[in-house]
This record gives sequence, structure tokens and C-alpha cells, in this order.
Amino acid sequence: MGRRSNPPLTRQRILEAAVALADREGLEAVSVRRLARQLCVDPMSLYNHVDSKEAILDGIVELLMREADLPVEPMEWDAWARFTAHRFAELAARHPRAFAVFSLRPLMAPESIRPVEAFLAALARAGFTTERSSEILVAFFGYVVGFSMLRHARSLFTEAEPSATDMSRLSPEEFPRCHQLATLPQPEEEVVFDASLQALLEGMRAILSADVRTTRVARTREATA
Amino acid sequence: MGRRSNPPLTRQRILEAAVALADREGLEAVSVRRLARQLCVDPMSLYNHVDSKEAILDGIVELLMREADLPVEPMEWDAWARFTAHRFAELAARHPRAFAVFSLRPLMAPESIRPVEAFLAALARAGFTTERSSEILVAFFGYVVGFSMLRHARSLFTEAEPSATDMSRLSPEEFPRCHQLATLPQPEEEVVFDASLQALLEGMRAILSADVRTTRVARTREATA
DNA sequence: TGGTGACACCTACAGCGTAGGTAAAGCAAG
DNA sequence: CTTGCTTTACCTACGCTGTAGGTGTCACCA
Repeated sequence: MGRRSNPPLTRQRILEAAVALADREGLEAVSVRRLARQLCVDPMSLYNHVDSKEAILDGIVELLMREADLPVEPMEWDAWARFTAHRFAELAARHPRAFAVFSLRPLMAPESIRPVEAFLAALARAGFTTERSSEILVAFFGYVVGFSMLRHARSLFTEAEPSATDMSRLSPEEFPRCHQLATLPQPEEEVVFDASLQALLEGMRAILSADVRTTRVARTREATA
Repeated sequence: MGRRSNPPLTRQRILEAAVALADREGLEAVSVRRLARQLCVDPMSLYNHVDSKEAILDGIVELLMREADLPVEPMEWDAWARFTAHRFAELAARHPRAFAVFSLRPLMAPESIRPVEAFLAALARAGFTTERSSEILVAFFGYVVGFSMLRHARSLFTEAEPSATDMSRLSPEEFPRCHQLATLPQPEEEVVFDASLQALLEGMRAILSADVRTTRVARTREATA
């Protein structure tokens, strides 16, 4: 083994350093060489533990998902959704910058995919078709990740690191309301997030009951034919 | 002026090439040097028309927003939201890969911000407080952009360019439902997108009426005190 | 003891964004 | 027509990036 000084390099140590660096300086600061410098190690040494830089980003996703600790045991689909939504919101608050990996890389680790499989199973048990389940998955994660990213990683008006140019660009004369929003503190209570989520699930329940109705009609038609 | 051969280089031509390249090979393929090669021009020549690579990405956002052509004239807040949601969904379908810039860069161009200002004005007219409007903006754009990205740019199971590894990773034994989803074609009708959006707006209307009620109570308390 | 595998290191290469400098083309005034 | 200024295309060069390929050294096992 090469001349060693520090605790031995491991995948885990690399990924933890990556998450820390991402939260400190943003995801674009996460480079193989920066990480190596942080870990007091040669850049190429990382490749003994990870396949590529993309694999490092996938590892960040994996770590965040592990921290989110989503439920995998059977439960009601809407309970799973509410639970998961809050876990993601908390995760985004803890990792405002690293959280953006979810828009960059897919879920790769089996432990990350397992809870999704559980959600799909719950949807099927409730009576959703496969096609509907697919769309509901997209709608649910789209809302949760989209909301959390916009609130914490921010990308509608302001950069990830809100700068002075953000304000100067939003001149109070031309864009009074946008300008005002940029100065607003974050709400302490998640009333809109919760209410919108609640409404979203309500809409999905409506789809379900409509689906069940038409399925039943189709079945009876089959039976009488 | 330098030795010219082609039509003159302009910001517009650069940005159009950037959008085309992004849609063809993904946003990560958009580099100053690649663009210059496409335009048969020296890399540094681009800097006579744009400030930086970030400015190019901002320009992509600008072009897409111009193409979306969101309403800026006064209208009901929920009508604006429905209209905008569909424009964004269509935009994402036309530019599946370039669409991801919305998660990378904020709105910079005044013409991009103007419709948002109009939406905020509509929310205020309807009776939403500034704080509520801010959260509703996040919820709305979070849902619309999140959904569209997940559907078209895809990043939950599969890469932007769905590859064979996506399927092999989702083994049919361990993840039967996720595996099945990866093979599913896109639905021809947007029933879940529409229904969820409808539900979302319904939830916001509920918040509004609750707000109006409490505001009225507070006002009468003030009056009687 | 000799072999084998793991792992840290090193060199090198192609590509990136862009600072700084040069030169040619277009245009305005004299 | 000449003079000079502005614009803009080009070129060189620097420090950064990801990573292919090769080398040396350690731990362990036969």
C-alpha cells in the first residue's frame, strides 16, 4: 500500500467530504481534485474507491437518500407520500446546496430505489393502474423536489449564493413585487407546502375513485357481454 | 473587424446554437469551445457578444422564456397559472434537454421576470398576502418545473439519455414495479398533470379564503377595540 | 520466501473558461 | 482620400478539469 498518513481512504469518507464540500461551496465546486486536496490525498487515489466523478455525484444522492431514511415497509400510499414529503423538506433544509443533485443524477443505489418500489406497491394496492402510478410518481416527486429546490437552492430570481446583483437587477420601480420577495425571510411554518401537498393528494384520490368506477363499469360490461 | 466568412456573429445566433446543441447533446455539452466550433468561429470571439458561459446559460433561459410567451397583462391568478403551466409543459416537450437550465440558472432577463411580476400582482389583487404569494410562487413553479423536468429531462431512475444500464440496474426480481415503469411509454393525455394542477390551485384557493376570513376577524377586532 | 492483490502515487493528455494582446474591417469626420 | 476611432475576430497562454496508463510499496497468504 502507498505511504499512508491519514485514516485510510474509503468510499464513505470520500462521499462525506463531497456532501460537506457541496453544502459549503456548491455542487459545482465538487471536483475530484478539490476532494483529493480536502482529504490530503492524490487525485487519482479516489479512483481506487469510485469509478468516476459521476459516481461521486451518485454517491451524494445515495448518502442523502440514506439520511432521508424513507419508509420501505408496506403502508398507505398517501401516508407514505406525506411522510416522504416532510423528510425531503427537512433534508433540503439541512443540505440546501447539495440537495440540487436530485436534479442532476438519477437514483442509482438499490437502497435508494427500494422506498420508491414500496410507494409503487402501495399505489397498486390502492387500485391505481401502472400508467397512473407512473404519472403520480412524477407529479409527487416533481412537486416535492421542485418546491424544496426552489426554496432552498433557489433558482427563480436568485443564484444559489444570493448576491448583490440579484437585487440590483430587480429594480424596485420595474419589478416592485419581485424586488420585495427577494428580501422576504423564509416562513417559519410550512403552511403552503403542507396545504398544497394535501391538495395534490386529494386530487390523486379523485383520480383513483374515477378510475375504480370506470374499471368497475368495464368489468360489468365484460360480465354481461 | 476580423476576417469574416459567415453571417456575422450575434448574441442571438450564439444563443440559438446553444439551445440547439443543448437539445441535441445535453446541457453539459454546451461549452464555449463547442459552440465556437459549431459557428465556425474562434472560441474567444463569442466573448464579444456574451460576458461569460453563465451568461450563455442565462441566455438559454431567456430564449426559452421568450418562446413560452407567458402572459403579462392583468388576469385572474388561477387562469394565469393554468395557462402558464401548459405553456411550460409544451416547452419542456419541445426542448427536453435544454429545459433543465431552469434548475441551473435564475431568471435574468427583464422580459422573463415581467410575467412573474404580473402573476404576483394578480395574487395580490385576489387578496393573498406577500408572504403567501411568495410561497405560492414557489409551490407553483416547483410543481410545474419539477414535473416537466422529471418527465422529459428525467432524473429519477434514468439519465437524461436513457441507457442500457438503467434497465439492468432495475432488476425485474428486486424492483419489478420500477423496472416496469422504465419501459412505459409517455401518456398521450396529461390527466394527472392537469388534475394535480387543478387540485393545487384548489388548495391555494382554500388558503386564500381562510386568510381573508382571519383578516376580516382581525379587522373587526381592531374596530371594536 | 516468494507471490499476489490492493492501493497510493505520478505523469500525461485532451478539454475547459477566459485574461490579455493584436490586427483587420467598418465607419465618421476632416 | 486620408485619418483616426470603434468594433470584433483572432491568437496565445494560464490554471483548472476528468481520467487513462504505469510504477512502487505495503499487507497478506501459500
